[in-house]
Amino acid sequence: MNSLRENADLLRLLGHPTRLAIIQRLAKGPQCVTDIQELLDVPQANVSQHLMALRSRRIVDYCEHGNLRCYYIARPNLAKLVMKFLVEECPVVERSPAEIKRLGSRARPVVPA
Amino acid sequence: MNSLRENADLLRLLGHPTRLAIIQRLAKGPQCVTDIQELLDVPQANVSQHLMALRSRRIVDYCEHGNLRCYYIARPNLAKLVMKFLVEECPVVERSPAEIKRLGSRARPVVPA
DNA sequence: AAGGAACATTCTAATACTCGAATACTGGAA
DNA sequence: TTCCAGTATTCGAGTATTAGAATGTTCCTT
Repeated sequence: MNSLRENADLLRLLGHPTRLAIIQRLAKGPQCVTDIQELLDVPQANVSQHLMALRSRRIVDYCEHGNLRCYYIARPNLAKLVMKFLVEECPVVERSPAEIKRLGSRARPVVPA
Repeated sequence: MNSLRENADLLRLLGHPTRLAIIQRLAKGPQCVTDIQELLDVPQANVSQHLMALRSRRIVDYCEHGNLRCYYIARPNLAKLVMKFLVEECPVVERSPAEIKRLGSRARPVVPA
């Protein structure tokens, strides 16, 4: 059970198209930096920056293999949630004013001094 | 099926502690601004700003009732995902270097000109 | 009408984020 | 050794986000 602050930080970290694309890719299996870079068509340094950001929260991690760094998803549950988020339909549901009115009136009834 | 860009924007929008707290509250039922403000102990103007941000993506909406504005979750599926995210445990899963190595070597085998 | 409660809007300063450019580091092949 | 592929780091400028202060609007009550 994390604080809202921590969860918010995590969501904000996830909220970048390149980082989402990286997660999407790594969800299919480990991959080295150059391959990620070519897949996303983003400069290598920038990929590294985003990988560092993702690593800072342990969303991804890597293994060294020669001079390759094979990145992989370090928190599968989190990646799964993200994938679900990417796919999920979240349509707007209209609610009748009457229904809202019934539930949502002022809680504190103007307490005098 | 939205673009990564749109999804990233949405995640970034969700990635703020006050906005998460608002969503958390509204997930329990509609509520007017002053009640939200008192619950969160955040200045009213700031609450309004965050509500406006959430409304810009139709995450919340409101009904007018006198001079009250009863805000409510406009996309229940989305709110449900957010709540799940707040609760979910996403532990780091260690992977053996051998396992990663097996899967993650270089895809392009250095094609010469 | 007049006043106040409820809420929104605008502006601003501070802070945070992002990217590109340049450069550094490292291991393996030659 | 030397060189190169693969990757990381640092820095700076441009941009976006945020909170607070101040003020505006609207509706209700009296």
